Amino acid sequence: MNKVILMGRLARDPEVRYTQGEQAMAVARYTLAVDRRGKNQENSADFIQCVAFGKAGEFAERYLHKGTKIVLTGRIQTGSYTNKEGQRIYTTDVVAEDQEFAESKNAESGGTYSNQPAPAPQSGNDGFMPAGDDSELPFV
Amino acid sequence: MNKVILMGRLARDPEVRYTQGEQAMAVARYTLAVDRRGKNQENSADFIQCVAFGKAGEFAERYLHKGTKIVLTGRIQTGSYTNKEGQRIYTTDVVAEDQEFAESKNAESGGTYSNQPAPAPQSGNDGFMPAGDDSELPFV
Amino acid sequence: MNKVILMGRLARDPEVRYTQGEQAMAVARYTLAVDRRGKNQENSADFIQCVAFGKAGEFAERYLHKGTKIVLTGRIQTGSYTNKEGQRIYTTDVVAEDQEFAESKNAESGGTYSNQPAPAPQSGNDGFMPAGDDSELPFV
Amino acid sequence: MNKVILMGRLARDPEVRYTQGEQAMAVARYTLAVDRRGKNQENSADFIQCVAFGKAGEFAERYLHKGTKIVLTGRIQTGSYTNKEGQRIYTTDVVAEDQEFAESKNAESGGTYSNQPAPAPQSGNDGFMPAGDDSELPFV
DNA sequence: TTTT
DNA sequence: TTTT
Repeated sequence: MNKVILMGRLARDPEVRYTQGEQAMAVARYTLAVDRRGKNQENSADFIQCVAFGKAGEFAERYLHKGTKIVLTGRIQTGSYTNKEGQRIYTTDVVAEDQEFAESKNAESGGTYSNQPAPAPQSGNDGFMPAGDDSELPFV
Repeated sequence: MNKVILMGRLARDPEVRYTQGEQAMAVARYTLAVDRRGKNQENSADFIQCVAFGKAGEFAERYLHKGTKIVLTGRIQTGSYTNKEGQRIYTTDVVAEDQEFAESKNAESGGTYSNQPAPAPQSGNDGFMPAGDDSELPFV
Repeated sequence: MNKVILMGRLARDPEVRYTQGEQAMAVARYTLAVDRRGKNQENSADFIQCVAFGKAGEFAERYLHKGTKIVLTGRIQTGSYTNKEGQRIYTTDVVAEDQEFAESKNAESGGTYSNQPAPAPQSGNDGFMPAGDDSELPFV
Repeated sequence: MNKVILMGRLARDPEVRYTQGEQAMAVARYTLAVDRRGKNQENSADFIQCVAFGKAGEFAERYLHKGTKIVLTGRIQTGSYTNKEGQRIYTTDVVAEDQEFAESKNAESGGTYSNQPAPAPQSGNDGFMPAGDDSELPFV
């Protein structure tokens, strides 16, 4: 269980790279500015590093830019590397799995994209009963 | 944005059906008992109807039973049907996308299953740099 | 653990009641229309019953109306009652704890309200060090 | 909107400090090890820095230790400070608001604590109707 | 610097 | 009984 839900605006345009090799894919990075609740205290925000891979990365590259307000779902990912001074540096990023527009700007939209699988059936009777027949109580 | 996270125990064994047709799949239903925070008030719980489709449904059938404690991630789904008295009945279920064991019972486990896609790469440098070389600062 | 996060629009104006007695409080009810991801399938939505108590209820009464787009955080609550035919009816509602505007309509806003407690300190050094002095490494 | 839900085990005992001044309070820090889904890849985990303030901090001090499995709800908080080399260092922590035991160890428990306010009424009829009378349809 |  |  590792879930993150954020609503905020991109503090900068995404930076996008493509990995090499056969399964090449987009890797987009951006910072999300998320307003804090107790806005009394100098209207501050948290500036959260986000990464989007694959389809989600392409979506970011195409539709997101500085100022775009989104609702993001993802997970926290930590890592580390050694800098040129030889110090171990620890990193914390949010991996963006879902990115949805919070403001319906009609024009700029283009929809929503994510790495999610096709949704399961969503009818009221869960596919237990033939279509057009809903006269029976579903089992509960 | 439609996310639900619940931790609780199955109040009954899952009931499992299989849909007909070519893309036949498992549909498992169960009730999750989720303890309320203010447990002072007569140790009550919420009894939440859950449905799991496909792989998640098979996982439920195989590994979950009355009393199993899980952490579930999913979404709320509403629907309706007409009962035999001709009344329109409205339903609210939680569609289980992820189901994880909360208690590591070693023996009974069998892991975790969900409809989630394969996870994106999780190395510290996000695949921007060749493996084995972490001497450069990743762009931030 | 019982968490719900929803983004959607009010499908109707909130209905508000006030409880009687000394600790009288507002109880607001509304339906939230949450678009489904696989919007290919006849642009459907889930219509989710929500209740807001106390301060959150007053906020709903004052600022929310049919069509308002919000991000809601809360929990699932189940209950039951007996109808006039003597049948036991089971209910599932989302109790709204936080309600935030998803669209910044400047004018209509009025902010955000919830039952949340005052936020804990949010400075970089967590209050371990005197203000104005950030030259020391915080313990990690 | 800034929500985090994690399930994992403390990778070390919490370190606890108390802030000075009149509104002195506990500040507990620990690392949470959260297993990744694709456990095929060398059984890795994310090691996430957490902070708990006030009551939540006291709860951590008292009941949590290395190895304890919890479900945590909170938010991401970013900050920065300047180290002795004069470099600006950026930090990302999870502020723990709720901490629940994932394994019911009966003995060691002691319950759950958080900064959450007292829960709103949770009866089926939402307090609209007098207790003992549930024969009327609640308004929907 | 990490947990089962 | 539903929203854009």
